[in-house]
Amino acid sequence: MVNHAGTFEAEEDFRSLSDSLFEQLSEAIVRGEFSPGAKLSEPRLAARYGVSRGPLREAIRRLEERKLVTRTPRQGVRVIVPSRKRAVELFHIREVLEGLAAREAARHATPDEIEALQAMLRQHGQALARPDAMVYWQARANSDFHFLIARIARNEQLFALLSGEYYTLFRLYRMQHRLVPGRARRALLEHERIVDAIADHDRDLAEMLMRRHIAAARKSLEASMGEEGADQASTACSDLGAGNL
Amino acid sequence: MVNHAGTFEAEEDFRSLSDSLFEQLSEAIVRGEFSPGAKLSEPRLAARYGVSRGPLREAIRRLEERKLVTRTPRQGVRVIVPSRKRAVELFHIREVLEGLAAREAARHATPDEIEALQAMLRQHGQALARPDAMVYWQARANSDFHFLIARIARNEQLFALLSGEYYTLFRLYRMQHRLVPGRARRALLEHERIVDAIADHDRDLAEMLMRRHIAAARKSLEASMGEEGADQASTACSDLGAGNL
DNA sequence: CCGAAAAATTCTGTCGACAAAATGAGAGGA
DNA sequence: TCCTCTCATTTTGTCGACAGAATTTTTCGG
Repeated sequence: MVNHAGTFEAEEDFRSLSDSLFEQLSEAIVRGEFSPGAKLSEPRLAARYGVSRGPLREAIRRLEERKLVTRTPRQGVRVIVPSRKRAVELFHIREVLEGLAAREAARHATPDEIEALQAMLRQHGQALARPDAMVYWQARANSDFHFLIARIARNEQLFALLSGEYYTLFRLYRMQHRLVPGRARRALLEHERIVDAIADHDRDLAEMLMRRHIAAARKSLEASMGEEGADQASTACSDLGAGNL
Repeated sequence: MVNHAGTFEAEEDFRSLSDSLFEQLSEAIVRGEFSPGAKLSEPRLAARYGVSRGPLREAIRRLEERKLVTRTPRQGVRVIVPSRKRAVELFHIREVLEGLAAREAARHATPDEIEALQAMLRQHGQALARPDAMVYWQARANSDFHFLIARIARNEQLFALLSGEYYTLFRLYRMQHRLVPGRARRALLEHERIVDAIADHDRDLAEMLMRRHIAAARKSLEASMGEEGADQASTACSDLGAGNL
């Protein structure tokens, strides 16, 4: 069995409370259940999830290491406040990392893997005709594509980075950005060209196309978050009486 | 703000025990005080550093997140075992990240920063004539250069990645690799060309030169770790009775 | 003498509790 | 009315303790 992180969970998946909390909190942050900048109170969270503060603190330390929360020494942790600046910086990083993934995928892809990529593209093309194409694309298709490329690249460190450690952050910042009309179809075209380059084992081209693909997404996001200033959460964050825990 | 003693209390750097332990353990692992693969027993470490297991576990969770230790569910954590495969993978990642840093540095560098880079190169050139040139180069000069580039790039996420989160890992794997004779002088030449490109604000060239520079280091390391197999620690790790804590 | 089962020990995962500090509320004075 | 000082409450950082599991040691049979 292969979980979403791509690791083989042959050994009985014993998840400690800390692991479970880490996943739940990550998901909750990405899904916006905690508003940006909201304070995470340890006693309340402990009561909320029915656990002690020990495992909770371990989970929070991991969230902090992944930059999903920020911590001020004697003051506690707060959910990260997405900013246009950070989003752009993150996309620049993602651009080169995914470029490397495409390059290494072009280097190592087997015929079977190339076929798998092409099959996925066909499926995505069919899905694009459905009514909920946009939401599906943003939620699943895009992730599937980049996930598979990262796996084919055969670089465990890179795979862990793209599909695990940074994946949540990417999702968090992608949530901000509603897909512009027509972007999905264009993205599929770009995906197809990238797969072509990988099928040809053309490393340089695969990397260049992937970088342009990510750069296009970044520019779309930059335009979307256009004039919202450094921290768009200056309007609604800090403390909303009810929603923060 | 000025306190009653008249000194500026610039957010007095309060470090929790967890933070302190995290730094100490990271340093100890990189410096080889814990042999690769050695088990880290929580009670012994707690006694060793005179702290409780609570903060220690938080520090260990952060070490785990940074891949300095590996954790098996009901079995504890062990120091990572450096392998040729992982080292090569890490250098591929570093290649594109430092390439991005050079690109962004070429984009954003001010005249002052360019002058600082050139001054540092002059200093490194003089240091290269000293008797302990090699060890100095590996210990300081190389880090200084890449550190400064990352700062000039003006990408906080990238800077945190290169000079913080991944820096320890890079050091760990670099420890394995003794600098080959003549490499230092060649590296300095490569550094000079990179700075030239940055001074010219030639983004593409700066990125390309930096990537070649890292790739050269990687190839040198690949040759050095040549035939040592996947896990060179198969000879001496596991448990050496005295040295593990 | 060697191998296997059983007991003892150690260790991980988790919990509740305490002290210092920070936040917030409330009284008092200008 | 508004500011400030004081006090109460919440929260962070830390510690010691317990249950279950894993490891090691001991013991017993072949």
